[in-house]
Amino acid sequence: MNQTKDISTEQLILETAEKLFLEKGFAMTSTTEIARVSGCNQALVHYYFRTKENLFQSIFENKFRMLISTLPIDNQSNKPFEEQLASIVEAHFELIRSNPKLPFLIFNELITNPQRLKTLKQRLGELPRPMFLQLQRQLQEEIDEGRIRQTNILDLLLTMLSLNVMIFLGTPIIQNVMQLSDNEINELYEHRKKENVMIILRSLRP
Amino acid sequence: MNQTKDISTEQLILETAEKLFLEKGFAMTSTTEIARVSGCNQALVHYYFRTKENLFQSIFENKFRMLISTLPIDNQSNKPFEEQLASIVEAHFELIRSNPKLPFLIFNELITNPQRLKTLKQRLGELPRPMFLQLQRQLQEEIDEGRIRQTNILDLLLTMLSLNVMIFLGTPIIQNVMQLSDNEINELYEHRKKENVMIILRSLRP
DNA sequence: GGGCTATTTAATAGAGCTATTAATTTTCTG
DNA sequence: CAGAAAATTAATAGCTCTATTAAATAGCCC
Repeated sequence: MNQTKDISTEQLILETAEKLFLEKGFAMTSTTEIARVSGCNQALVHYYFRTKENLFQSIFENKFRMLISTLPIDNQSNKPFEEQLASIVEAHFELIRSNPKLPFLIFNELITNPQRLKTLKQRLGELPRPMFLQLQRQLQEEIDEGRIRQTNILDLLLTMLSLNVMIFLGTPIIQNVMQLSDNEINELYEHRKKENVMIILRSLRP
Repeated sequence: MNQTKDISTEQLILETAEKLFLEKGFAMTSTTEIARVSGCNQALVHYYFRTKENLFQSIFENKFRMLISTLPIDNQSNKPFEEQLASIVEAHFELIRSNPKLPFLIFNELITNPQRLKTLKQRLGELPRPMFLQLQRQLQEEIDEGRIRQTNILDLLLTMLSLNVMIFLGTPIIQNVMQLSDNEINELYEHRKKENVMIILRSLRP
């Protein structure tokens, strides 16, 4: 058994599939195409993953775990809450920036194939709860001391997700309609990152 | 020629297709299924629209025109800018609320099938430019008089879109994960509508 | 090398899909 | 009512897709 080659073929299929799924979604990507782009026989895709659904799940879980493991957790510092929150928002922005097509895939597959919500729920259970709870605790502390307005963490997270995700969801459209170069898109990203932090901080003021 | 029945069959196919496309996307919906759900012969779908792509385009254009025609244009009043803006944001929120799955379809099909961007660009050209320009003019006026901070209309629209769209994109996930009843979801919508208005108004303060 | 396992391939079953065609039924019109 | 036009249907061609199977090949250990 050639360990090197084993891993590389399976990995190659995995990476090719990920790329194609992200580009065109689950339904529009065939195992035939995955094999063609990988440069391997079509039966190999099924040899390693048995079904297309399995292959997708593997990638989905992988990406989700990756997302979770890269979440910002360095909020044990004693910086003021505003600064910590700004760091979190920026880290979240960069996280999505490094996987700009992932939100699309997640929405696409969760909406079109609701049974995948079950898988998602399990994954969400793996979220680093301590970090979440600490953020919630800090938020309450700030509220109690009157430094921010009465609010709750779900609104805060929803606002952050909205602002940080939409710019990447909309990039294909924005770039095409406004004829922006990659450089200009990156400038737009930097601008929106600051903007999003500002919007969120302002939204919390008493 | 039975005018009534003509229209009703074609219309029936159109409506069924719209429902299915919105639910499951373009690729996951077959003309066979559209016919089955419509209760008509599969060849009829092609008789009226020749190709599945044509059918999709018809629906897409239809929806887009509908969206545009329902855009809030009543900004000739002399209410203060903040109130007018609040009305616009709320109207936009309600517009998406009445077509909650449309943003998903738009993103889905524009991202997976980039050639549709061309169609979109044409449709965007049909946007009521006067309304857009007036908003821009008013914004500049407010900036000049120091009532809001230096900003631009694209940021404003992007923020509004982000906040107003994401809650509906995320609804299937939120509802499932948090086990919310339809009533609770509606309460969440009302809450977020106010929240979004507030966030946007605060983001503009000097 | 021989046997063993893992990998890869070609071939194909079986299903579903889009689109077309030709025939049939329905509807309209003079 | 007769004939034309429109709507509807059944049948099917021609693809492509997923998944399986059986055979071929490669790598490894004794």
